[in-house]
Amino acid sequence: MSDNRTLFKSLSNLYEEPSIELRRGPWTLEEDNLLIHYISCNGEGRWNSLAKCAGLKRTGKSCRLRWLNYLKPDIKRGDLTPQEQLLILELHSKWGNRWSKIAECLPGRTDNEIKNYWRTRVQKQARQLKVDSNSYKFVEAIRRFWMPRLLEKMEQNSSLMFSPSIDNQNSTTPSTNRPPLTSPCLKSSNRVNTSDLHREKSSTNLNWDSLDSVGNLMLSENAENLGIPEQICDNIAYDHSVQNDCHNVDITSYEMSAFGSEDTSMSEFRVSEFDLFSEDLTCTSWNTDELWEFRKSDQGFGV
DNA sequence: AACAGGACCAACCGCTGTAAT
DNA sequence: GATTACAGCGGTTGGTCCTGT
Repeated sequence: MSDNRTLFKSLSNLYEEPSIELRRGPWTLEEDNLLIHYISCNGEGRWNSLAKCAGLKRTGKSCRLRWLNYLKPDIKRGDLTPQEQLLILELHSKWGNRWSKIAECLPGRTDNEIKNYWRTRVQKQARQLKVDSNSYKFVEAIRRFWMPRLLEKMEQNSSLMFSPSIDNQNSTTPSTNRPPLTSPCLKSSNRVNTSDLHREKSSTNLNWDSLDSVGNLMLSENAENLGIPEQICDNIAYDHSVQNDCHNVDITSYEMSAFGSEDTSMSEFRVSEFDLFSEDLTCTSWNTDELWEFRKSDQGFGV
């Protein structure tokens, strides 16, 4: 039925009179400006008519994608933080390729970005391990090796959070080949120490569930709808610092207990015995030889 | 310096769900 | 209820950059 519908659409497209030539491919600065200006004046939505009214020779679909994935002001740029990577790994193990749903839990990140991350980084690891990225073995490998290392990285980061020199350098690294960004929200996030967050939370009586007055995700509030395990939310704190009109959300605490793993001895797998990763965890890479040894022994996967 | 292969990521495509008519 | 238009999702592609030889 749907095939027929698609076929009909395709056929009818053949007989459409050639109206304006629609542009495809990379967006120009001029097009971006047109789109930004139009949306700032008229709001988003009704993408097909928006494209026409804005004077863009693009499909509505293309405009929507450009806006949502690139131009929208609250989009967060730069490398995914270890916290975000951890969240992606966990949520993917829970929801699979529900990219938009996963993206809802990562404020400022787009489904496209998360999908790209998964395909380029995570699936690469699966390929190196010669396992299916959806297999139980791979999920276990992630839980036992990748996640603990990300947690370590996060701990390291949190100990450096109040070091101004590092904070300025370390936060979201500008991605290559991106044009200069104009949004105030694209500045690097300002991280704070978890314990300070909790201290502030208790001392200020802040309702953390309603911190979204600036339009950022309220994870704990949405948790039920999203199906996020409660304990995950309990272990995630946000930095809602406001600086120079820039509202940041930063997950600053994410404890392993939140993963619902019955694994009581995660620490056993921490680094020293099976140091399977390169130093730089933002571009994590398995030491395949070692992992192969481990894989052959089959101990680590509990299979 | 030149080239090849890989990695990254923006953009496109096909499909489905849904609201409007 | 049928049809149409649109929004949104996930998969895929292709151009550009990076890295190793």
